[in-house]
Amino acid sequence: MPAKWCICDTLNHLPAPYYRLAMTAAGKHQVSRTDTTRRGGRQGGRAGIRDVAAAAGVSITTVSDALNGKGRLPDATRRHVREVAERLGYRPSAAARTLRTGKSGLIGLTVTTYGDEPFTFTEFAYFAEMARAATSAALARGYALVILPATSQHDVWSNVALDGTVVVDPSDHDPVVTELVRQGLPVVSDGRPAGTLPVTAWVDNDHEAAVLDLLDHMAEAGARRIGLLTGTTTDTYTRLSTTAYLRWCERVGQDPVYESYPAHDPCAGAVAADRLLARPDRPDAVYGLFDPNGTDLLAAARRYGLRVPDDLLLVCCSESMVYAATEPPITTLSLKPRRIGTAVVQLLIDAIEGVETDGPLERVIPTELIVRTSSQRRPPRTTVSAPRSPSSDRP
Amino acid sequence: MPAKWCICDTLNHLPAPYYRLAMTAAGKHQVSRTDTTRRGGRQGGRAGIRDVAAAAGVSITTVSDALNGKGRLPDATRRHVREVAERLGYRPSAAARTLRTGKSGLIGLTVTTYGDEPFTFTEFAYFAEMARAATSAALARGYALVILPATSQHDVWSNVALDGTVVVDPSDHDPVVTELVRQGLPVVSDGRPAGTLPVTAWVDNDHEAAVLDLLDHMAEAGARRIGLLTGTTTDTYTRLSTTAYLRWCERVGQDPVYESYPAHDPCAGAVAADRLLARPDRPDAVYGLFDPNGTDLLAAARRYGLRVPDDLLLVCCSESMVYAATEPPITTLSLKPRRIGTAVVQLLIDAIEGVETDGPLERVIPTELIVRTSSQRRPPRTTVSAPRSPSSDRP
DNA sequence: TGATCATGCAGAAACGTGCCTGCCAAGTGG
DNA sequence: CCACTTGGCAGGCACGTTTCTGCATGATCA
Repeated sequence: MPAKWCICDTLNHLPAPYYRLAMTAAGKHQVSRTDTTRRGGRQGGRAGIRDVAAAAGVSITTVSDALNGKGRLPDATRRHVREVAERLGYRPSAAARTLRTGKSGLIGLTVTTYGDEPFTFTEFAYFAEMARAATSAALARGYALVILPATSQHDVWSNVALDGTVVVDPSDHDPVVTELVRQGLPVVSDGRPAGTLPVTAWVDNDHEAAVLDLLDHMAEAGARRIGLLTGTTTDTYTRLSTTAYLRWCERVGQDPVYESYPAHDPCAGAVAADRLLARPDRPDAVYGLFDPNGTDLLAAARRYGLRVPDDLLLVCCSESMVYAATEPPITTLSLKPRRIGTAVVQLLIDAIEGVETDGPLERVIPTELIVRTSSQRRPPRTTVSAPRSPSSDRP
Repeated sequence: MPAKWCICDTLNHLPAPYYRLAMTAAGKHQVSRTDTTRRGGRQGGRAGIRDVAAAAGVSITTVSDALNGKGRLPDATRRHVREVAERLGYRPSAAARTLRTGKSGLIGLTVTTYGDEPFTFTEFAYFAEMARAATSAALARGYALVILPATSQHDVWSNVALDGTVVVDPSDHDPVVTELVRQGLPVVSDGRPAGTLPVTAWVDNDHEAAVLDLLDHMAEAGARRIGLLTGTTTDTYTRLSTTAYLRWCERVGQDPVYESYPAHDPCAGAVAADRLLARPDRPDAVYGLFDPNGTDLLAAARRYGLRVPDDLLLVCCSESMVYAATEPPITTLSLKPRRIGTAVVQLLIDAIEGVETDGPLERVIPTELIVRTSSQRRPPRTTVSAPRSPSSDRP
């Protein structure tokens, strides 16, 4: 007889405690159900809220109230129920709770996919750092992150109940974003949305100011002709940074010198770096927009016999610590992905839980230029006389 | 009159089509419900399966069968229902489906946490690569990954309905793993489980063989005394690699020369590399167990005026591409995290969907030694005569 | 012609919670 | 003594699916 408690006509043969259990656990409306076969049949093994109610001799409502801290219950009952639940190893069903409350505690994090399989996951340390901070911030507030592809893999998106989504660098009229907004879910983007994308909020750096500042820094260090290593991709970061470079060139009256390559190709960067330094109008300083550009440019400089920073100033945008240990150490621009990931998640959870804010909420995170040897010339007083042979300027 | 269909006593006043809708959509058991206020009251705005059934003039069952490709339906009905569902923008509720079917399509991925906040997310490129491959493999089979902390943050774990979990390098008697197994969920670990941890399956490299092979490679390249840069952590990878090193030393009759440091401290690695090269019994070859050790050792070698590979052979375990572009390029041992991430997810989903396998299933992924300049001495035939001054050998 | 069978669908029972409603008893003021 | 509050709990509906069961209807066959 595996059934701990039953209700059939043998009820009055049971001793008093069992009788009470049966009375409180199963109301008259449940008599028609075959409770014995369901629970008694050892199905799944997980204890439900009904089992807790039966074991504690109270109703389902009381168990729910006791565990969730609601209702009007004396502390004695509350403790008793909690203890019984603990003893049975009761875990509330997340699916049932989600269905009932409408909140799942899950927030999506889109990863952009190049081509079919791969993701910009570790391509650049930026995303890894950002995702790490986002995960941490979400967990601190009781949410978990779900990694989802930015493509409209429809089945996967609709198979998971999300409370909101973080999108990384959404494209112009992102179908995923519009679909999510249509469903009434808040969407916060890393990177300001292009066009009229209806995001709830967004977080970004001031990329133009960062590039202008950085170019000024290199010019101050003695750069005469600054080159750019950029991407063929059309995302906002690349676009804003490149136009800022072109604006700066126009302002100081320098001809733009840049090479662009598909940023998702791990090998194309080194080739483009080579192209840039092989040009007849070779720059004497280069800013690389993407993470691996620093090492690529350094290797290319060695191949051409250029000393860094004496013959070539180098700055790249990266979050990687390796640039502190290269020879020489390379100046990097940090976009502060941790702060961005944290801010994005905070804004999203605020939108999920909090009041409706009118209009998109924006937050700009300051960048940080970590100045190392590669962008610092020897003290300029030596440059005043004749350090770089003028013959190289007029051949 | 916002209600598209109603059931009250005005039913027989409706024209024929509406009558059919009302009849098929709402059975007699639903008359007592206030359907009009629920759906008609514009609540949430999302269309449910009932709305689709009503709009298509069929029953809920037919809608479910038509959309899921089950049941015996003529293609005409199937197409009609699909079209109506599309027109209404119907998306099935993931929570309800999960509750009913017991499968959520979500699998957990644990990230180990050092201290409070941070995770081993980008600490070493290994995890990022592995997580990327795991995400990709999961999505290809219709699952999504949920990032969860390895600590027993109890609320977060029980608030998400998982079908299974991937654990990375579980500790000896991991409470999370035992809890998950107790709930009947499959658990697959990256890294062979220590002790009697009851995982469903595991994937790992043959770390001992890899280290022995690698040390042989260095000895073959002329190393007389090989040092080790290792960690104070007690995880399986560190333990197996270190004992393999010690066994190798014993076999070839060399005194072990190693320094260990807390691997989660981003600065301690450089300090330990310095310590290792400052020892009186300075090694002429070093293997670094962790990702950043290569650049740290290279920087330390420069500080001590040691040329690589002439005075010091270097190998480190890393997945980073930067070691192809350093000066000189550094030989790395790759643990093939992509293959591991893919294998782990495949095994897990097989366990979720497939038949029960008896006993833990194990899969060993081969490692790859990417030989670069840092572990190759000049061609040995030159060494036969007198390329390196013999004075350095007998001072 | 009646029995059998495949077809095309509708009814309704779950899945496990949360919470609204409401009943009963005990105290409390008039 | 009665209305009235208040504490302490039980009943039961609803969340939105999936799926088992079963009822018609026409076709086929003995």
